[in-house]
Amino acid sequence: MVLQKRLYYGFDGYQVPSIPRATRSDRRRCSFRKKVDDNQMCAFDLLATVAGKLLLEEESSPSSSGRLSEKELSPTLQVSIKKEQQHEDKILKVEHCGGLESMITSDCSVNVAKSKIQVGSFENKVELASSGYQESFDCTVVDKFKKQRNIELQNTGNISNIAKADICSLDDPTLRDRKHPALVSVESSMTLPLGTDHFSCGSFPAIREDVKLVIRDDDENSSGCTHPSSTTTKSFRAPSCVGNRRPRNGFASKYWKVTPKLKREEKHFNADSEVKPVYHHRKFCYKYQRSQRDYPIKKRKLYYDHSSVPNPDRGISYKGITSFPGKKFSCDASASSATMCGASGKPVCLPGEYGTFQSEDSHVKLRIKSFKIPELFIEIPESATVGSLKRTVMEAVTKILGGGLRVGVLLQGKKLRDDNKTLLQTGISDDNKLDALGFSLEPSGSLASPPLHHEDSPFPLTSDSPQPLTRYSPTPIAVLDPPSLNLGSFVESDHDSAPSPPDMSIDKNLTDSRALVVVPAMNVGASAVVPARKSKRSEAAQRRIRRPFSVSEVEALVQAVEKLGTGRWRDVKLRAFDNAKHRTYVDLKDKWKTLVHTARISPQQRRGEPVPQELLDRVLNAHAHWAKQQAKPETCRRLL
DNA sequence: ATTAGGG
DNA sequence: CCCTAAT
Repeated sequence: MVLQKRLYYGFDGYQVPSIPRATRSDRRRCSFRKKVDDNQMCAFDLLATVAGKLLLEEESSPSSSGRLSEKELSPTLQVSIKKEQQHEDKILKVEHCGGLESMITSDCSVNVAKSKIQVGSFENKVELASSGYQESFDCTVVDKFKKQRNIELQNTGNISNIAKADICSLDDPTLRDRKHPALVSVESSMTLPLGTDHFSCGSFPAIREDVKLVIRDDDENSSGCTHPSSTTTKSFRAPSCVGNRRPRNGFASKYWKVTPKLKREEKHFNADSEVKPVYHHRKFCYKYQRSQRDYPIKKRKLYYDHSSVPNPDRGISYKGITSFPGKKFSCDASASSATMCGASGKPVCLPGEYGTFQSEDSHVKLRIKSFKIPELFIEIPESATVGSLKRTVMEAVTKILGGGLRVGVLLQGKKLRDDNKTLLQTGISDDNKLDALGFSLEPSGSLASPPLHHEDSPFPLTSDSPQPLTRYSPTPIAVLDPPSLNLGSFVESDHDSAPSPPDMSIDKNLTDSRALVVVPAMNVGASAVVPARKSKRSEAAQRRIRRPFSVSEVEALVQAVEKLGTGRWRDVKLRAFDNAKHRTYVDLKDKWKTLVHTARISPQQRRGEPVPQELLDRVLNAHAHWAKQQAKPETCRRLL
């Protein structure tokens, strides 16, 4: 056996190829050290941005630009619109001067744009000061003993938007045992009263321990909070427990991670304290899974988004509460900036061409009852104050609004993409169709257009090379398919918005729709300092998205290792994965490690895409061979 | 920047 | 995949 192997290797190919050491620069491009996103903005920046954008859209009329509308896959806010009723509610009238969309948008701008967050000087207040007046949201826990509680967002304004949301076990005993921070999930229903803005959830019961809050729609039949306890251990299962609409394999946890820096910091603290589990692979469940229970308050961080980025502004922001747009923009600055530029006053998209609107037409009167925020996850330590909870929710909401919004119009579940059609043509004006009319606020710039090529494949020419959008779609879809996208009954009739390949090391897709927030328990109350507008930079390094090796990749790896050995990962990388930007030599080394392991365990124990036994055999052989080489420096040297 | 290992 | 120590 040994002989055979040796002969084989000795003759065939285990000769070190004369691949010149890559130059420094070459190497550099193979490295993927955490990149800092320069485009991060705090929630407030984002809000301001949206505001600006909305205003802009009001002027320049949104949409119609095919490009934008083609990517409407991340509706974040849903607006249910109803035909005018006898309420004194705000009535939106379709004016002959613009299309429905602009009308809606403009309405939004009025309400959102004019508001700017003004963090009160005391903990329980986060107020949105609108120009000229101040309104507020009232968030009240109606029944604190029920598992499903209602939170009413009563607006004191002129709009009767009373949103109800259920809070799942605010203090459910089963959750009490959780050592994790509370998880607040606002699923599709925290209504955002259009014109009111005082958010004061006054009656939240005192939060003594980490609990999970799930605020969800009343009408959401479901699921979600049926077994809160099930989420007690793995705190981040929570998300999946919440949404019943689609399987979301722990998307939250998947992308949630603590940055190295933070971890390091934490290490100095109580081992009990903890931050999230992040990996979905049990086997790879990373350390740092302590509960935050005993975590030094000051060290608790607030994360936003599933990507949960550590607070870069802590210390500057008001007591650690900061929002994180995530670092998704860096990869696609163009897209995001394009969207974001709204704040700076530049039109983002070309003014759409409004269809001919007959002024003679009878007006269609619509009433946007409320905007719903599909889903929002918040993790907050038990020791957090109510005030911080409020702020957290507020920020999460703000964040959602912050990505820049676009209005989508849906009729009977179908998205109306032709901005040039008149309401009459689309049937919107039909009385009986009004009920089927829906609006959605969608993030407008966070999604990059899906690349058509796949430079990642190490085997560009190999036919069996995985097609990016096919093979990898699962992951990105999970990301792009946040529950928030499930506009209730709405169905994205045309999924034109293909999920961008996971290739984007910086997943912009993770940005919007959802927000995962961890509130620092600390002196939130004392805070009240307007967060510094650090719209840029954040060393928040996100965990890279997981991208399982395809069989073809494995094959390439095996081949390269057979040739180069197990100690020259840089060369392996250059040789077989030079154009797979997302595979670093460390990745390759790791993969090899797992391959060896995989090859040694029984097929039944293997998971994921099965690797041909043949390859595994080669792995074992090569591994053994090179191990031997290593043992014999002389031989090795000779080979080299 | 790489390598080697532990998590 | 991440994190680190050691090169």
